[in-house]
Amino acid sequence: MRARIDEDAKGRRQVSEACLEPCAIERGMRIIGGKWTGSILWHLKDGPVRFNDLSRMIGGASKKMITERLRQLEEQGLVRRQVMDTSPVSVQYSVTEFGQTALCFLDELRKWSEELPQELDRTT
Amino acid sequence: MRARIDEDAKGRRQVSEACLEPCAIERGMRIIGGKWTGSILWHLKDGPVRFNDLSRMIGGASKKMITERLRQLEEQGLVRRQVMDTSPVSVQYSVTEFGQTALCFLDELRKWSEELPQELDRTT
DNA sequence: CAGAATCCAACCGGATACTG
DNA sequence: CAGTATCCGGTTGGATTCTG
Repeated sequence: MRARIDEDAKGRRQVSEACLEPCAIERGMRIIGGKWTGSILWHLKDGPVRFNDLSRMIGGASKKMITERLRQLEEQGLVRRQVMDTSPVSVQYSVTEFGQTALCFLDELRKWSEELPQELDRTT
Repeated sequence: MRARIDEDAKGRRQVSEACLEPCAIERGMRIIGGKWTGSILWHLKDGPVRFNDLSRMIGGASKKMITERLRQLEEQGLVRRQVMDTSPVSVQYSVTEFGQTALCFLDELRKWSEELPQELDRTT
């Protein structure tokens, strides 16, 4: 399928693929493309992780960010939050079944990213 | 591989996977996760597209944004810019060979996004 | 056609301090 | 431990106008 830029009988250009409601790619990106969102999901992939551990795993992110993103992921049903009744209290985060479905392309992304030339690293 | 939260001989918790330099996922996201970046790349995948056509395809984005992201993608070597010597001047954008390597991931993302429940659509 | 320039409000996100 | 609250500077990105 080409990008569908056609010309009509009179040679006028037409773009038939206009998507005023953002296309799938964009909608998806707004869910897992936020700052730290992908990393969080990725670090939860092997099983439940506690808040502070997660926070340590993702060195660059502040607790505020981790919390904010976790809440968002929870609301969207990608992540599950479980409070363990211990003392001091412990909270575990894990990926839901729905969240799992995102992991396959995150893995694609990871593979791609690992091949990136260093000069692209804008680690501002 | 589990998330590698271990306990040492004395039972102290250790997180061995700390990544102070952001992990691959995050680095990748900062390249193709920007607003409109994915969409742009995606709409170029079937061949060269002219600036205004691209702009029309991605309804929600302003020209300013399109330009900005295209410059960025060009600088990173994902997109090629070619000025056609016509009058009025016409400019074509296309995906470079390097850019192509990102498309498989974007396709995975697209497939995932198309299955998303509508209630997640925060089309703010 | 393909942008560049300017303005400006809104949001983002880091730092820091505090809490049950 | 697992957050919440507040402050605040920097960036983002939309709207609009102008140009070769």
